[in-house]
Amino acid sequence: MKGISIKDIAKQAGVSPTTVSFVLNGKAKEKRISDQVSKKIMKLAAKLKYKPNQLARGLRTGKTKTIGLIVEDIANNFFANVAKIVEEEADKFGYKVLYGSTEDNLIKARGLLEVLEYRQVDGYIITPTPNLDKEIEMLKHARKPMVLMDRYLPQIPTNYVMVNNFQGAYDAAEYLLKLGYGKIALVTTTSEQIQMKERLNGFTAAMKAHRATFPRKFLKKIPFAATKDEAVSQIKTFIETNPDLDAIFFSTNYLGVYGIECFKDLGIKIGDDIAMVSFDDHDLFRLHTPGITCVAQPIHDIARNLIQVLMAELNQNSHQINQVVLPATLIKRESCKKRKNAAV
Amino acid sequence: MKGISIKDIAKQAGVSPTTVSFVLNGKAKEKRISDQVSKKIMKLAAKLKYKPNQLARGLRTGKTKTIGLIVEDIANNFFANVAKIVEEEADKFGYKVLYGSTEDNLIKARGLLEVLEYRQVDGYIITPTPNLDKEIEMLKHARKPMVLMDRYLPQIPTNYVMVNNFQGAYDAAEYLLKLGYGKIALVTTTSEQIQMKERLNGFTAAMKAHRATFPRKFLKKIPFAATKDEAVSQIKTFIETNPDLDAIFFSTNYLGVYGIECFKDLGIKIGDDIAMVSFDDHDLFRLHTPGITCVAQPIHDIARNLIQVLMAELNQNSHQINQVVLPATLIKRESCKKRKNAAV
DNA sequence: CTGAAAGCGCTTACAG
DNA sequence: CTGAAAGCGCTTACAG
Repeated sequence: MKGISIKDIAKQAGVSPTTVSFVLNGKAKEKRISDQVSKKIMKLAAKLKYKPNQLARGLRTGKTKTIGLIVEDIANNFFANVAKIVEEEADKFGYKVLYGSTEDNLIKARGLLEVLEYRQVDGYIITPTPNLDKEIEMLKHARKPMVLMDRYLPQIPTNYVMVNNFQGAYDAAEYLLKLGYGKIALVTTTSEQIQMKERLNGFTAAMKAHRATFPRKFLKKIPFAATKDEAVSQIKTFIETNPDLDAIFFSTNYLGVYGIECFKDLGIKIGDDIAMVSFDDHDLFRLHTPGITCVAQPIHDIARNLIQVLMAELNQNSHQINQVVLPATLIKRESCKKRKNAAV
Repeated sequence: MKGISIKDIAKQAGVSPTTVSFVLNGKAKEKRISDQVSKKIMKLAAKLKYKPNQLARGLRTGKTKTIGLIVEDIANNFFANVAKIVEEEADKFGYKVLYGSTEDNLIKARGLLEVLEYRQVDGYIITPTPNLDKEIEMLKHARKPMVLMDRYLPQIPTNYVMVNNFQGAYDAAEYLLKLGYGKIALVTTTSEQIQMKERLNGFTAAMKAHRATFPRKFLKKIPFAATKDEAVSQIKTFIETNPDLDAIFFSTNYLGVYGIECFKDLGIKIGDDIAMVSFDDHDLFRLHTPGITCVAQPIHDIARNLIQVLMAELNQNSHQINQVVLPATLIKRESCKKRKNAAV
């Protein structure tokens, strides 16, 4: 099953492999190959369905036209959607995508980075796990084209593309307050990562700005490593021990999904008994009865910007750092209602 | 940023690249390299963090240790979940995954196959689109390791891994009948693909076996190419023009999701006003109130079998054809209730 | 027990 | 206007 090589074309055209290579790489003009020869080669290549061997080319040029995409969990709605568009956008530039999921686990992330290096990817799109600093630093030092997504490492200046987590959480909290809710809990993860901190900060900033109280007991942190059952049970206990809550903000889509499950199990009616908002949109939030108000990320924009920034690095050695922060959108649904004492 | 090559190790160890290659490929014994030399090389390789250049190796051996995964839509729950496990399983064998989404579009599928060939993948996992016969035939003829998933092409004997679509649909229809539902509609796609046919066949076989009537007007086919809005509007019209329906079976997860949206918009209470079952499980089905009864696919098993079959092809030239059909599981939730006239 | 050499399929600096 | 040759980093048949 040998393919057609440049040599085969050269032989049939009666020219050298060099000439064929020039023509096929669009350097005919530059190398002043005659139109006649040029055309003959093009025709032959088309006829023989010549496909350049990417391995050979890569070995020679050092470029594989492949980018590595490291996400937290490819089965998660948000990452799957970003990955899909990343792949489409990359394709427009002739790049293919190798991907992997870290589960937010440092060891897995290291393993993935090693494999990608091994595979000679030209550039990286990385959702960093905690403590990945050293590895990111090394990539940066090696001047590898790289963009971080969903979060960044505050200690290391790098390219990144993110949603405005602070603003998203702020808007959600403010919205709840304006509707008249006063005892609002935040359910988030124990993660110390920047995106989670920002959501917490945005939330508390809104509370402060509106002079609302946010007692420590209204903040619940669930370990990322907790299994689904553990997380659900912790959230249930939290809800049961705080019966006076009138609203809960969940800081990620999966926590929001768990939250719905908790309310369902506990027989609590969302919207009537308690209000809820979640970060990230999800089919479930849209189609749930009642619909779940959420802070949606601009998935298309995120993916497009990721590729744009990466391509800029890949093509010119732009050593300028690109940090893109995109606005979050509050999508209002029936899980939050105007209360009698509403301000607005 | 040059990496460490076999030459560097050879130089430092004072041996030839050949010897280094033998040792690093575990052929020390076979080639009768002295233990002393062998150990020295291993140590050196570890110390220098030698990583074989996969391109060079691939160019020489013709193997890239990469498999191509073609799905219908990586952002779809089912495919994203399969993809994730495929990636994990492939990793265990040292393989990486290149993926792409066809949107069930022949042109896109051709493009993807071309890129994968170009990239020299060692094997293929393919969700075939309609009319992809010629391309599959060519891969088969070229003896490329290949497994089909989710569906197969009846005219071409190939490896495949699938859920038992007939049984899944049969069980769902039978379940509805036993609960006492009598006017059951099937909402499916216009696709003539085998998995859809089988679901239709399973459904009608159950109706027949139980002597239930299934008038033509209770069968609604939605074009796969329809946008979400178009599909939702068609389903709505269908529901409105058939007010006597007491249950609907949706033949894919996305149709089920649309169905929920329709019921919601029309103010129809699932479970009370009408029963529903969908093929495929989904967070939304699990957490919806009421929960949606569904026919779940064994995602882990599917992914594991895909890799297993592919690896068998890749490693020995097993020219035996593997066709794996895995059982579907009916998950009962509150969207279907026992009716007064129930048989059981 | 070990090594020199060819070759995988390209690209490109150099030469004419 | 075109080509011979080197080299990317490996593997492996051949030789000793």
